[in-house]
Amino acid sequence: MAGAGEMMSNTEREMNTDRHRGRPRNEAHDEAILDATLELVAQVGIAGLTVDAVAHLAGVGKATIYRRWNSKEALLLDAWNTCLTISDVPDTGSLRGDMEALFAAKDLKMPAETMKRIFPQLIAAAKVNPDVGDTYKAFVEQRRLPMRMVLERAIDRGELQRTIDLALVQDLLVAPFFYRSFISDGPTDSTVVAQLLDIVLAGLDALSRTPANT
Amino acid sequence: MAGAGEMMSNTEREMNTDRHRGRPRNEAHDEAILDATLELVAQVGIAGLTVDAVAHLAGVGKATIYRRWNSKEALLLDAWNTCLTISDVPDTGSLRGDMEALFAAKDLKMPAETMKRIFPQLIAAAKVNPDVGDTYKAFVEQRRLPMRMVLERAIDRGELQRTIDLALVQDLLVAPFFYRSFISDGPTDSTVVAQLLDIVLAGLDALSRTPANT
Amino acid sequence: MAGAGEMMSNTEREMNTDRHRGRPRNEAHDEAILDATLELVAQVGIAGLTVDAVAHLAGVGKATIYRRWNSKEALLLDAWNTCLTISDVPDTGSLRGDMEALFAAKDLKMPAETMKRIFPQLIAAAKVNPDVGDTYKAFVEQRRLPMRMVLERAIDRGELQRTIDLALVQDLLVAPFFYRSFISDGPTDSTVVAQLLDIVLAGLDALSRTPANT
Amino acid sequence: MAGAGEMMSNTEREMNTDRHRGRPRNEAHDEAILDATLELVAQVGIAGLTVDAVAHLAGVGKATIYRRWNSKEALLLDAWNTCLTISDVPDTGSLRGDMEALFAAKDLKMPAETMKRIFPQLIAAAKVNPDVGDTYKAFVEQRRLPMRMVLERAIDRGELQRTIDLALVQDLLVAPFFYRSFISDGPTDSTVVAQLLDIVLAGLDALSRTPANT
DNA sequence: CGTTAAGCGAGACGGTACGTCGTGTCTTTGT
DNA sequence: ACAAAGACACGACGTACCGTCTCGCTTAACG
Repeated sequence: MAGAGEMMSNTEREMNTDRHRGRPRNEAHDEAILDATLELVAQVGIAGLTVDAVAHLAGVGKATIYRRWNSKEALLLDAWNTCLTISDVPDTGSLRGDMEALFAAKDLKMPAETMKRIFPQLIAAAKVNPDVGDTYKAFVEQRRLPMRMVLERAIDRGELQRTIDLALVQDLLVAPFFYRSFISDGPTDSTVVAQLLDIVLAGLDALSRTPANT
Repeated sequence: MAGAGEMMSNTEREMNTDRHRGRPRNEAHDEAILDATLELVAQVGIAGLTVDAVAHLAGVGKATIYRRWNSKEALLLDAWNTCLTISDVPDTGSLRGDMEALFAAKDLKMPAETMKRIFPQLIAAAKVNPDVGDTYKAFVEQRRLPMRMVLERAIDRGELQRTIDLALVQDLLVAPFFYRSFISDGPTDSTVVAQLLDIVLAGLDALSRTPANT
Repeated sequence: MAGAGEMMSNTEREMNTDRHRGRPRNEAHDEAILDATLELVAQVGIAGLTVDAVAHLAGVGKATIYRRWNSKEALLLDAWNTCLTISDVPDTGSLRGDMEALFAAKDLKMPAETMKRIFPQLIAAAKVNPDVGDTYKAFVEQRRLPMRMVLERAIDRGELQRTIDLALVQDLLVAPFFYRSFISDGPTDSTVVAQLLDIVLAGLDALSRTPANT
Repeated sequence: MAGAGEMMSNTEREMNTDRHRGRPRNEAHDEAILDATLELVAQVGIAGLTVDAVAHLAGVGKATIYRRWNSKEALLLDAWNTCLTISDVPDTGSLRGDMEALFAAKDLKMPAETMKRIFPQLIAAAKVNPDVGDTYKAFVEQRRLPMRMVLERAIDRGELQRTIDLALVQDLLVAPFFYRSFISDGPTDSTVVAQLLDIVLAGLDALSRTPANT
């Protein structure tokens, strides 16, 4: 039907400087559509999401959506991308302080409860649709970066051994929160953060004193 | 809406001892339908799954499916439930040994790769559909039981403090595997199990020696 | 699928004198089923008629119906047949007297209003289903016989010319009642019968006095 | 249920002059659907009629049918309405001439054989469904109008007595044709028309000469 | 400053799947 | 064996959504 590059993201399209003839697109609609999409995904899930509902909630026509994204999946993909906000990397002087700052950071565009509903839909879609999978991987990678930097700085400070498996430590610290958010709905407040840090940091410290026997 | 006992699983129904009048349901169909469902989910994914296709592959009528499950989601849910096999609770004499036995247990009916695709679909559906959510909770609860018993036995043995937050410890041990399976696709082999146990058990041991200062 | 004679009516079956083994059929059910069928046809029409509803109204199982009739059409056919009652052929000594006696005869099993609803269903079905059509033709033929005998006797008496088109005369006398019963819902009382006989008999009489110029 | 204007016929809808927004309906589809409906009703009867078959034969989607008519019955009703063509009222100068002209008029859209199959279905449906019944009554009323005007003109001319029961005379002339068309499949050609007029007109003439003794 | 190309809301369109219901058959248990 | 109950394969029902396609506007940029 059409050549490659048919489907470009909004950011890419904005780069396009050659002026079109005719009425220009209303850029405000893009955000309205994406917001409506996320809102509805949180409410009814990806399976229950209908383009008609998105169009109605965003106050636009269905064709206006399909003019911008050529499938429901492409729309979802772009919508999920907007959930990502770059969080600052804190530097409190200690690993523990940095960690608490990271966990305390509110770096999500949507309310936490909404994210708890949206994120599993994204994970599920990523397992089935390769395109969504790619976007998902980039999303996760970017989200993990700040904590990785914090951990590397802790190594530089000497708080952690240089031989440590950084990815495992990060998963050990992060996974319980994902687990409780998405799988068991357990508590994830600051008390839990403190207990978690107690155990893991104590464990790492204890292991650094004994000869590596792994 | 979710009337009590409205939707009972097959195992529950078999318990029903009061004999029904009329032709009994062909129990063989239950398995045929569930197998066809899992087969098709693996082939075409959740989105591409149609009840008609399940009926055709299982060699039954569509009504026969809806007589047993009142929605496609309920069917998927039960299909997923068949993935669960009750794992024995090991008793090797030590917490570490029990843990390694638990993680080594191959208690899934489906290949791991298939489960990695199916499980996120279940989680996503659970966030959106209350009925699925209930079954999901029961599913998770049952899966968590063996490890909880192992941990409680460790307390009895004196390997863990009686004041410990058992749920948190369990999440700490389990979450990284869920995380790597469903979120980051990281390794989950026995080496990782060993490292994980090293850190967490060392941390718990270290904390038990110091007065609680949290 | 099966040989001829597969479908025998109840009346035929009753002739069967060889005693069956096992529990004999409850003959009372036949009537209950046929009555329920006619009742429902009058209420919801042939299109809205369901065998389940007949079974429920008759207080029998669906299989009990299919054991006696092998299709919904066969059941309807037999039900309609029970509407027919052989009416005596009156002999009052004059054509007019015989006619008035015929029209006055209440020879229908069901109330007239019910018949007005049932009969059109039968006609409609006869146009579409050849089997129903055959039964319908026999039904009509039998119903027409008494009046035909009355008319022939009138010819013998010399009240009507022997060259007359008997079928046309009969249609001329009968049709208006069918028309008003099934098509226009007009009156069909004894006054109308008298007026009708006045016109038609006077017309036939007048034509018999003039040389046939048709 | 039968809300006013809820279900308006096509002719009514065309009157609506306020321009709709959105893509207008393809008017050609209306006729294609109605034609397909009549065709199929004639072939398989009202009971065997399926909306899918209509959609397929008309070359449209099922939703396109349900967008116009909210049930299979409503569709049938409108389809039957299209069978009606307003016939001109002839004026040949004599009652007999007018009558022969009326009976000779080919004012039906469909072939006679098709109508003979369709009409009984309509009658049957009218007995059961009040909505269909109303349309049916209007249909019949409109069809009867031309002959009524012819008869009234005959009264003005003095060919018929002013005291005559007009409805009865009309039924007497019309009913035999309905009867033979729908009930007994007898002949309805011009010879029959002549014989019928001979008898009835002679009868009316004879009665007008004698004092009313009914 | 009018032409013109595109955007826009609305909604019709052919398809496809949904979940329900009825048919005619089959299979149990109860009598 | 018959009867009531109800499971079964099949297929039509009427609804909903997809992605596409007109409609009759509106809105800039170009000529």
